[in-house]
Amino acid sequence: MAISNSNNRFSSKLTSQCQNCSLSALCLPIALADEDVNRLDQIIERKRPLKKGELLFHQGEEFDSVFAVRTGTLKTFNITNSGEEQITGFYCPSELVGLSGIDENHYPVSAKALETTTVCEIPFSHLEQLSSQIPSLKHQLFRLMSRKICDDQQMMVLLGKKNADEKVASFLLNLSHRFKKRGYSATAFRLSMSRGEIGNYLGLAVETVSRVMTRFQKNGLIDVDGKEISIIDMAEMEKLVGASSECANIEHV
Amino acid sequence: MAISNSNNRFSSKLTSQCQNCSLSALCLPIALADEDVNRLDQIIERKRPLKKGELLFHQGEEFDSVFAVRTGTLKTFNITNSGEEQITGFYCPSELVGLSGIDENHYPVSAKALETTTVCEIPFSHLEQLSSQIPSLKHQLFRLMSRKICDDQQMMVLLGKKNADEKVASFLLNLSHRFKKRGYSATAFRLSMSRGEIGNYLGLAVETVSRVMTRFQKNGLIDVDGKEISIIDMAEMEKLVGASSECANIEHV
DNA sequence: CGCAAGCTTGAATCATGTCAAAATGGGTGG
DNA sequence: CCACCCATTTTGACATGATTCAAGCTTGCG
Repeated sequence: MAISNSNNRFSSKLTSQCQNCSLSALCLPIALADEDVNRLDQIIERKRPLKKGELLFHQGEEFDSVFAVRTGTLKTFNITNSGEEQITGFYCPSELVGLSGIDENHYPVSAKALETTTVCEIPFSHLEQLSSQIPSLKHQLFRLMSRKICDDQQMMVLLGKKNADEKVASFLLNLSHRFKKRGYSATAFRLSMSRGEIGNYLGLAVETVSRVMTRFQKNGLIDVDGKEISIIDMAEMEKLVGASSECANIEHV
Repeated sequence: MAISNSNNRFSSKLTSQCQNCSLSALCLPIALADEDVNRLDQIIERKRPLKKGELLFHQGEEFDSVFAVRTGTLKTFNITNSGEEQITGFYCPSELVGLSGIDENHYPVSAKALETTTVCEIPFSHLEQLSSQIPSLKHQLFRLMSRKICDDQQMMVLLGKKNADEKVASFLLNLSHRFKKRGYSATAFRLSMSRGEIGNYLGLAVETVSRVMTRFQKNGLIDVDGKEISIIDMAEMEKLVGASSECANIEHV
């Protein structure tokens, strides 16, 4: 939903074009009737691009929209009482961010651009109304939220049970799957986040992330060149992760 | 919703009585019109009690219902590829379990009774239909799922960033809040799960959980007598946890 | 070109896991 | 009601993976 390739990025609602968007099948993966897609289009707003480091919304701010990432990458995080940042997720194109704000009507996290990033804004009250009229849309929303719950629980398993090697391998394969899903290479991609952010997210020290990656490279599992990653031995990587049955086709939404 | 105090536990739909249930305000905390509550009642089924160790549903099974815990406690877990159990949540009365099954139409986890437990079964397809007719019910469902996402992310922070002391303290205070919410003592309660299950859930060894609790007791933070817990120094416990701003009124749903 | 931020590497420390064994407790059958 | 047994919990000693601290290196940006 909501993701459009329209050249006119700053356009008003009138130019929304979910139909022409290569990502629309992902951000709300349903076969909506043309008419319904149009209705969706009407409520979407494309926003001006965020520059690296800019906030899309911040912790505590009133919730009113969810956002579909069109290009670029976001991270969500919250600031703990001790003042440190805790990253809770990374969001790639076609993924929805902001769903955790529905409950309390405030975003419980901040969302920041890791690079130049464009998003489609979807006012949630409109989306909710529309979902009453389009049952498949409502079902899709439930599914998206359910998947998020599922993914987060996989993340809990990772954080609670896995060692540093398994964490880093899981992280890289998770990204790989998400790139593949959008039609990009599953074996060569660019990390938009720093080592520090990876460590923060995985519950590891920066140094540990760096060491693990270096070792992976020495052992011929991956090739690392700064932020460019190539997965050389996919089978071995998957063995490390231990293809965790359910919720396997992980994608953060 | 769905939780009824009806004495006739094995009753058919006809005897459902969400209206009389002391938990109904919690399991779907909305002010539904009487008429609407009745419609909800119609789709709820009370199930026979589960004995300790019995499964409510198991990993991979087809999803068709969510369940509200009426009495007792459940745990959800999945079996990792290496064959070990990973607990992903504990569910107390008034809490909903099964939401993660919506996405793939299969439960990604198993749910097992930790003690004798009764639940209300809510067929999801009916609930979804009904939510089309009752907007506030639909909104409530979105909120519940959003809260679950929020809670799980807090859990991710706990697993990724906290040390053993903070994990155990967070766990105990989380339970405390949940008991309090249902009108029970926030300072004295009984753990329905074993030390092993706590450790599994928190990403700690059994021995560590035991040691931390013993130390907490020595330091006058809590009183431990087997499964009976009293929180003596609530302020100090909260300091340990570091009252984490948003999503603070944690309750697993 | 130069500086700051990010990344890598090494060495030392520490928290938590592992292993082993004793203590406790709950449940069952005599 | 007691005695036994098995599971759970506790405690101690030790091993180890990951963090921390410190220093050097690389990279990208002004």
